[in-house]
Amino acid sequence: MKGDNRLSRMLHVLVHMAQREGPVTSEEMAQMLNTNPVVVRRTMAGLRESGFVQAERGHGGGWRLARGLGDITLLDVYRAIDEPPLFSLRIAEDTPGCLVEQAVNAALDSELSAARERLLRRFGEITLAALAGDFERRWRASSKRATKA
Amino acid sequence: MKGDNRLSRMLHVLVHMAQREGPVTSEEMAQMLNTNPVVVRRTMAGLRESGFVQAERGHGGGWRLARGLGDITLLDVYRAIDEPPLFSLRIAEDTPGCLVEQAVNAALDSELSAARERLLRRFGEITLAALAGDFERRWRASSKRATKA
DNA sequence: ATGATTAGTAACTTTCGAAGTTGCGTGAGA
DNA sequence: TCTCACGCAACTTCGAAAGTTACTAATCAT
Repeated sequence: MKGDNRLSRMLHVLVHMAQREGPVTSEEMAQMLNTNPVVVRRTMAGLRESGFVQAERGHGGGWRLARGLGDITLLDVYRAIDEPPLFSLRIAEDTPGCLVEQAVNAALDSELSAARERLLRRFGEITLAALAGDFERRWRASSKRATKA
Repeated sequence: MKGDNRLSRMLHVLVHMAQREGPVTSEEMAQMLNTNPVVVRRTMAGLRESGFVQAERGHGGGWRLARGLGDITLLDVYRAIDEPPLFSLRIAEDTPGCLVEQAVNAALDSELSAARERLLRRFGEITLAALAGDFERRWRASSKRATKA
């Protein structure tokens, strides 16, 4: 499976938005994500509809956070981008009447559902403020190294 | 992401194999999985190389279990099919030098790794015998209904 | 032997969703 | 009114699993 970058990318730009004074344009975000502004707007649309960011058009426009980083969790972002599938593993329904298949699928479904639930609970406990805090630790560490040299 | 049926399908055919006397051909498995014998052989190849099944060619040939269902766990099967990615979520590496990206990715990676570890540990605790047991419960339940009627 | 059967495998096509791209419309400020 | 920036539809590209075709290599029945 090829994978889905959207959650990772949205978290990235949201933390960047908090580091800046004014609004951030899709063009700037596209550079951060090494992609195209349309891709950014498409994915950000969900965050806008969920009220985590606001967009303004025209001169001086762009995107702003509508809530503090401490008020947004990874779970919020995951939901805002429409809860894409978490797992690559898919449960086959090749022979729906087969009781063996049903038994196998029940077991897999039970484990995957439990794993999903645990993971999303953790996502709900992690705010973007925590990510920003980690970023600042990394930043201080790297500027210390730079100052020494 | 489109998903990956291989684990689910392999579990399905392995439990079927234990329900039968002689070997099972790829053609028969393909019918169980509603697919093509080549797809079956391709995926079963990993199980053969890992020693969970044996294949014989020619008349009366086909596939046999090389170990009891109680000796094979979901984790064994997952490993035998080459440990495909568990998650659809991918961690973006769009701007490798960016400390914000690094902080986001570290958090995601940590959660996904923990979730993977927990899930695989559970897989290691579930034998195919347990799946077969559940199948038999379902079978008895359905034949009881059939007898009543 | 020889013919039928079944696995092994390479090479190619199909499928499906995320990502990327193009083009045009809309609103807002200089 | 010109430019900037988002909104959005429609199309193309990309990647991996699944599916298909075609052939080879064993093995057994006759």
